[in-house]
Amino acid sequence: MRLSTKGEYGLLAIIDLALNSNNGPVKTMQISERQGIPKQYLNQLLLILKKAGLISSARGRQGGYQLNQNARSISLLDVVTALEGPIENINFLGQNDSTANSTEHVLRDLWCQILSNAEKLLKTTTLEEVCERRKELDKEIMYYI
Amino acid sequence: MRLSTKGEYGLLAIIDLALNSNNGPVKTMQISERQGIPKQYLNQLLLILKKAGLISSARGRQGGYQLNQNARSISLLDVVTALEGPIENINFLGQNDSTANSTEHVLRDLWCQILSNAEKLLKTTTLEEVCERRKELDKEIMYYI
DNA sequence: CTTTTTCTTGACTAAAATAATAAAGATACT
DNA sequence: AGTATCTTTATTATTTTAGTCAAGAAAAAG
Repeated sequence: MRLSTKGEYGLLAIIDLALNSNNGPVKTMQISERQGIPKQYLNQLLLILKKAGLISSARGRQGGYQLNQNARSISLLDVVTALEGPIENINFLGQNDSTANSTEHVLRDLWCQILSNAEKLLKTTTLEEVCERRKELDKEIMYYI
Repeated sequence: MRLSTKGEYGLLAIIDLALNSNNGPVKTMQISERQGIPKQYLNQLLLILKKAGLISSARGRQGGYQLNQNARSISLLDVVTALEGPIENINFLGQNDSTANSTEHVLRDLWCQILSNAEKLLKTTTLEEVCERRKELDKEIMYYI
C-alpha cells in the first residue's frame, strides 16, 4: 500500500506550481531543481497532469506550466488519480461474480470500505489546503528557531 | 493502492483454514482446489504464514496446515503484514529529514493518517469476524433463493 | 523398513510495472 | 534566424510479481 514515485513526484510538482505559478508559468527546470526530480521524468508527469486538465502549458521562451484551475478546486485525489489511475479495486472485486465465493465477497466489502476512507481524505484535501498547512508548518519551525 | 495476489491468496487460504481446520490439518491440495490458487505458489504463502506463527503444519500422511491460534485472535492486519510486509510508508517518509521540505512533511502527515485508518480497520477485523460475516451472507443468499 | 504422502527448501524463470533516459519535432518569444 | 521551452515517441534498466521446478526431509501406513 504505497504511492509510487510517480504519485509522489507529481504531487510535489503540482504543489510547487500552486506556490509559484501566480506570476506566470514555471519552467520544468525550476521545478526539477527545487524538488529534486529528474527533469525528463518530470516532463512526462507534467504532461499527464496537463492531459488531465489540471495544469496548462506555454511553449517558447516565456513558457512553462501553471495551474489551470484555482488551487482551491484541485483535490489531491484529482492529482493522484490522474497519475496512478483510479484508486485500484482489488482483484477479487472483478466481474467474476459467478466464481466468487462468499469469502471473496466479505473481503471485497471490507476493502471497499478502506478505499473509500482513503478517497474521502484525498478528495477533501485541496492544493490550497496543503499550501496553508505548509505555511503553518514553516511558522512553527521559525518559532522553534 | 492494491492488495497483490500474494495478500489475496493468503487471506483466502487462512480463512479456508479457519473454516476447515477444526477437525485436524488441511492439505495444501485441498485449499488449492477450493480457492483456485496454484498449488506450488500457495505452498510459499503458507510457509510465510507459518513463519509468522499464524498457522502450524504437520508432515506426512495425515499432514497439512491448521490455525495456530484461535480465529478470534488473528486479525487481517496480522495476515496482510506477514505476507506483504508492514503497510508501507511512503518514500518521503524516509529518514532524510534534512533534505525534506515542508511540502513533503505535510504530505507525509496526510499519508500517515490514511494508512492508520486502513490499519485500524484491518486490525479490528478478525478471522472469526470474517467467518461470521460469511455465514450471514450465505444465509441471505439462501433466503433470496 | 520401505513406500507413499505430505511439507520444506532453494533455485530458477517469465511477465509486468516502475523509473527513468534519449532524441527528434513543434511552438513561441527575441 | 535563433534559442528556449514544451511535446512526442522510443528505448532501456531495474525491480516486483507471480509463478514453476526439482530435490530433500519427516511422518504415517503397509
